[in-house]
Amino acid sequence: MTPAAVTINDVARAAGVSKGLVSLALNERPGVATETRERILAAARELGWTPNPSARGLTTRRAYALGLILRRPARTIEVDPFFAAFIAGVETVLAERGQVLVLTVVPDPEAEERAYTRLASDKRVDGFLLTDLLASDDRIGLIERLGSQAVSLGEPVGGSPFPVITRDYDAGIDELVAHLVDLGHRRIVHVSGDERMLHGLRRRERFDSAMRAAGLDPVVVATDFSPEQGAAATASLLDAPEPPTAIVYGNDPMAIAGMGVAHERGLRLPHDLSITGLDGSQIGTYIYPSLTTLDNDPAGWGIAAATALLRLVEHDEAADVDLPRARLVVRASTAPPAADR
Amino acid sequence: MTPAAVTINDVARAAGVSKGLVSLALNERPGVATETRERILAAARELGWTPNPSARGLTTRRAYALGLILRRPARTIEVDPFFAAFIAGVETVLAERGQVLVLTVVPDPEAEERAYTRLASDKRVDGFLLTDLLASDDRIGLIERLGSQAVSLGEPVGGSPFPVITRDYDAGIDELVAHLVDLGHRRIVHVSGDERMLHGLRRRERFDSAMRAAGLDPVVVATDFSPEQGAAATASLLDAPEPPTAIVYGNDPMAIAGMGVAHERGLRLPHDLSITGLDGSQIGTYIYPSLTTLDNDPAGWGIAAATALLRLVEHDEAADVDLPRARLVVRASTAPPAADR
DNA sequence: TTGAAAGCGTTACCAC
DNA sequence: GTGGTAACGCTTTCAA
Repeated sequence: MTPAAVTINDVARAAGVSKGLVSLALNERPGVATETRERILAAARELGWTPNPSARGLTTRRAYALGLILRRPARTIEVDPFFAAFIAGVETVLAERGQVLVLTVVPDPEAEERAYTRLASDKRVDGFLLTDLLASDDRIGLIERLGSQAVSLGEPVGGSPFPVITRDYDAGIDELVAHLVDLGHRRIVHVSGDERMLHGLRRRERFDSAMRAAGLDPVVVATDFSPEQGAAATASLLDAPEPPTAIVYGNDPMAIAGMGVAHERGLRLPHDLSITGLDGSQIGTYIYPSLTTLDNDPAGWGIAAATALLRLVEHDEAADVDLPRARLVVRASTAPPAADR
Repeated sequence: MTPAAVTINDVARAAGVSKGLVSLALNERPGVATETRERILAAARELGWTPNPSARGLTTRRAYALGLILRRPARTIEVDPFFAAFIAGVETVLAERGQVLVLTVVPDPEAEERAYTRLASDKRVDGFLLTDLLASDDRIGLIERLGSQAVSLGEPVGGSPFPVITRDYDAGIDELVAHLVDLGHRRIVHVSGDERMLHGLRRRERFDSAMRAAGLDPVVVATDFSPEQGAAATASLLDAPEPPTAIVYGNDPMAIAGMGVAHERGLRLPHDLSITGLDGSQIGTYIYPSLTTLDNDPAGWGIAAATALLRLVEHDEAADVDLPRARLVVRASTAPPAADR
């Protein structure tokens, strides 16, 4: 029932050589006569042989797999739209190299540490894709201690021995704030995400400086990136004596939840309140009014991160990558403020 | 730099036995004196040894991993809210057994077949979690031919040699339709998902019969589950001479997009139009009006599926599971139809 | 350039 | 009940 399960020995026999030679040929090592190599590769192709990663890993000490560990409180289990496309991007580079992604979702920091430890010490992955970087993140040190490798999305505060993938998001935020100011907004509030997370903090800081540059006073309400807290923040902002005329949310799900609150109070969007997300999402195109946001190209992050990590793992080359700047996507949720407010 | 990398030999030496005995003790096999076993386990614990899955898999022919392959057109890359929680559910059972999830996202059927083939023949996974079952699904046969195993979410049309996880969703749909009928709706339309997918088809069929049972004429518009097509279907429905007073969408993202279209046309929800999703999502709670839907407990599916698959792989026991029926979640997006329409 | 053999960490078989 | 030893599929080293 189980199909042939062809091994290196079958190939060696078919090509009339020793299995050692097959290995050399497959891995493009020197020391194999061109003609012999061709014969071996032909036999391998014919038999449909691909090396068994477990056996291979036993000697090479490679897992031919990368790890992604996502920490989500059970409550926020509905993952950010960022990750689906990010993973798809990672996949495109892994698939063509015969490697694989090991995905783990954990509820809390303890489980997270166990997950990193287990994946690394069982040699189940060759390295980790570090996302949702914290301002103070123990994972860098942990991974070093475990003798594994990584790349991080964003630049860790204390520096990192591992490659860093970055994108100029700051310029996008400047552009976004300028867009709102140009429309005539003055009371612009940022409902930021979790500021213990580096990207949350960066966005908030840049919002601050962009506002100050425009001669405006930055007001920020911090949340945890969940739609729930996005909604709560919106409610209290709208209850204030001088409510904002525009709100910049730390991600699209919060912006959508914020719109819900605004609608509920009978505000006409975007005239009574302009709203923007950050990070882009497909659903943002289809809600009403469609959401102005900053595109973040998650697939691009995935491709860059996987490529850099593989390069580190396979060739021990550590190269940082800076992705093209984020693009402002103006849709229907931003407009000049109503005159009467 | 790389930490100790303790092997079975270290444990054997520490416990003063042969490595064969260590293996027996660890795997709870008979033939080890109780006292000896304790000594071995103590030594293993002390040294922090866990068996290397690659080495282990070489002889046991197990990967100690399960595979999940998601096919998404690049356009729809933003995965259904179902999957995050589903994966988290799978994780909870895998983690405590020292196993792992290999996740692959592919863009088209060809890449999908390659992915199954590669994961199976490289022995990278011991079985697959089959989601998004098609009415005519080649994957069952493919996996059989590959000599691998699987469980499916939903019952394949031609039957399946593998365990099947089901949930009584039909009763939920009956309840949902009854809810709308009780509110006074007569022109109820179902914007169904991809009817080549089994769950899409099932839901549509049950909608039909529930409507007929209520003496109403079922009207259905089929889509591909994407918010884009959900929006398009809504637009054409609202343009009709006798627009529906209630729309049941095949999933929450489509319902949200449908709401966008309705808002855009100035309809007051839910009075001018009642809307429901299916499958539940966190964001549905926070949009306006909050979305009536059928909860599907994705984490429950994940737990059941992983448990059943592991049981099949490890003990060769195939047991189907029928999960508790889906629960109607009534929120603010459904109300009696306005008198004037 | 090639073949033979050792070794990777584990399990499984088979004498003792 | 216990402990060598072969075997798993592959890479790598060493001779030839």
